[in-house]
Amino acid sequence: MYCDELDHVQAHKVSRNFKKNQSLFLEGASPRGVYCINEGMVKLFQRGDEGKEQIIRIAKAGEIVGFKSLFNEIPYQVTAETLEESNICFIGKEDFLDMMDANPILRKAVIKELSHELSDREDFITNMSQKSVRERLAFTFIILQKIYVKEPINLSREDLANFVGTATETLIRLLKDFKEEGIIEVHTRKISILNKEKLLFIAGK
Amino acid sequence: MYCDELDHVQAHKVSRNFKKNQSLFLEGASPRGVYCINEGMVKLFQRGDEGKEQIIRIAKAGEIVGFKSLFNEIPYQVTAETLEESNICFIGKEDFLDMMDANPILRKAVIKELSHELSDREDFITNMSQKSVRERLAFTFIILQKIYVKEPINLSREDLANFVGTATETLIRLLKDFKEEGIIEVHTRKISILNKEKLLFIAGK
DNA sequence: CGTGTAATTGAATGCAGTCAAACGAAGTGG
DNA sequence: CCACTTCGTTTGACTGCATTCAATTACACG
Repeated sequence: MYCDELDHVQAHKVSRNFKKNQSLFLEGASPRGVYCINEGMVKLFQRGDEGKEQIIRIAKAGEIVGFKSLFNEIPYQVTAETLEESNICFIGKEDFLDMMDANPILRKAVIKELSHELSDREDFITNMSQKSVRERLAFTFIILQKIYVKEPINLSREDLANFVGTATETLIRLLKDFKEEGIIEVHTRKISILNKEKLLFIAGK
Repeated sequence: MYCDELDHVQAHKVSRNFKKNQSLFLEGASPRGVYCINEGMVKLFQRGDEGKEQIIRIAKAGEIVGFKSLFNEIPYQVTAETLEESNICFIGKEDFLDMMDANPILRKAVIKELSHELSDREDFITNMSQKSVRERLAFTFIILQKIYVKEPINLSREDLANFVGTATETLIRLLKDFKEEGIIEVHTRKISILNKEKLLFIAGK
């Protein structure tokens, strides 16, 4: 689902600039509305028992964040935090729900989005439980390429590790392997994918 | 979401008996409708690369299965299979979608259910990536107790392992530990929980 | 230019997976 | 009714992947 499906409700929008590493909402807080990313990138993550982040999703410009919790009456289970400077607009809960009631197109988009995300998560679970870190990293690069499209992936080693679901040290060792195998190219934080086919092969299925 | 929210559409229902280990639908097939469990229990799982099952959810009497895929235009990504003799009714895709258009209550129930499942999956992911098998088994028992309520859990060792996301042998070793610690009681396939507090403690968070 | 944070490398440990074999239960057919 | 088969369960031994801890190096930012 994309922001532009909400374009006809400009009136309700409140746009705001966020610095890097600022949070939109915190795990445990009560949902007040949805966030639409005009510019920038946002990571959504959960914290495990010892505080380690598990990144669930990375949302980019055009995407909407935080609407799942509108339909639960429960607090956010994830934290949303910008990965870079961003411009994000906010739509209040009541406004959004009213819009959904009035607008069948939006409604269908929401349902479809929820379904897609649900499928993504289920794949994620199976990957997590059955694949090696190496395989998961390959899979993660495939996902990240869809997000970063043509520009190089730009994440800290820690964020990358927290997306793959591994330790930072393990991730770094694997980056080296991939680099030596000619699959990726690394310039400090920026990672470019050189051989997508090989990644798909490693990721399996 | 529960079947009885669909009770007013008895006309559309087609009820049918299923034997144990029969499938309602297969991964890769095209969704034709939703399944409402009157009696019995159903496991939903995905197969990994080497064919190993990852159980995503276990649905019991009263619950609805298979509606997520109605809103994707993509094939099922999971297989649904009965865990015991079951009576299940089927509601065709068109009927169900029409009902949703006409009935705001049903619509809200669907959205809420999707949201809840999404939250469940996200917790699942974080558990998978950050917890030990022992912790996950404890967590799995908490979930299973909510499904089996007062009767003992009744699953094959393999299904249990595939729900926890581990090897059957590892699961068996942990069952022995839990038994020796007085947390559970085991009679062949039937497992009863003796100490829920301890399970919660082990599961963490 | 110094200081803190991120990234990297090394070494050691251990959790959990795999393989192999033995055992048990449930059913099948002679 | 018993031998036989089959499948699920259990136990043992081994291996290795990945984590953790510790130490060092690189880098970004004030």
